[in-house]
Amino acid sequence: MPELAEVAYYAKQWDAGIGQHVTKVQLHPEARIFRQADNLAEWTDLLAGRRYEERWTHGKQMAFRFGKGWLWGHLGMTGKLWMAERDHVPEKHDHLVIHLTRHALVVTDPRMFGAWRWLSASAWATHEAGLAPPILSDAFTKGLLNDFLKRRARTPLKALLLQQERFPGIGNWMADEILWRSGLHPNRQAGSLSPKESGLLWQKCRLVARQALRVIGTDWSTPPNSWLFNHRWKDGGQCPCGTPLRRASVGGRTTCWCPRCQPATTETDGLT
DNA sequence: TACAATGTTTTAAG
DNA sequence: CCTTAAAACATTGT
Repeated sequence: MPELAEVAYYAKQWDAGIGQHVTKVQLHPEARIFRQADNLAEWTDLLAGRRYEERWTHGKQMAFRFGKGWLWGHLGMTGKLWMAERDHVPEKHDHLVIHLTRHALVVTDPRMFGAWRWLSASAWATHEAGLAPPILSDAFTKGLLNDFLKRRARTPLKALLLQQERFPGIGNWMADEILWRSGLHPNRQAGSLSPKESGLLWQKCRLVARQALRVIGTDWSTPPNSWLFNHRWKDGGQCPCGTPLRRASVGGRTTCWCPRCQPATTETDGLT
């Protein structure tokens, strides 16, 4: 479920715990979300008595600083963060509960595609150094996008936008939204874009990221009807232009587009 | 019952 | 080495 804006939203849910100290940690050592955690047995000791200091997000990644170390996480498909009362008793899918002085920080994830790790200060520094430029940063330039389009010339645009190494935080609905606003067919090959089209794509990446963070990332408001977002899941959904939306698997994911606003070309391979 | 779900990784194949 | 498709992961909801 969570993409850029949803991740930002969930990370903020723990803000009320900032400044409080850890009193107890509960987790299921066998839960799949800890499969990348090589130091799980030490978590209780590592966290004990530490103060929750600050939150951090980058694309779909999130991290929370306790003292000098960081709890790093990814929500996968069904992960959620929420704040419970201090004595919260974990329910079936509450795989990690960090009890604080007055509240409890809870990670819930039924499908367990998410991942959680503990990073020491030095591991954190290494991790941060390897991150891709955020879409809304000055470092996310048109040149960077153009290079990527060229290097992945035969990849469908839909699959391209889902690659986190260049588009951190873009997920299924944001990719569809960006392509729809760019007037680009999701099955267009990355290398086929004119300079004008790639400039438009760059601009819409930024626009959708900015608007999503503002609308969903703050309080999970419903986006305006002018977004594709509100129409794309409905069977028989219509583009605001009045054309019935199409749905098909592109780049391995369910993709929604408007055949009129996002016209097929020779390299969209029969997908109209 | 069968299939799909806003994600990532691994495997296999071209 | 690069690209791509498919499978796998685990659970819930339609």
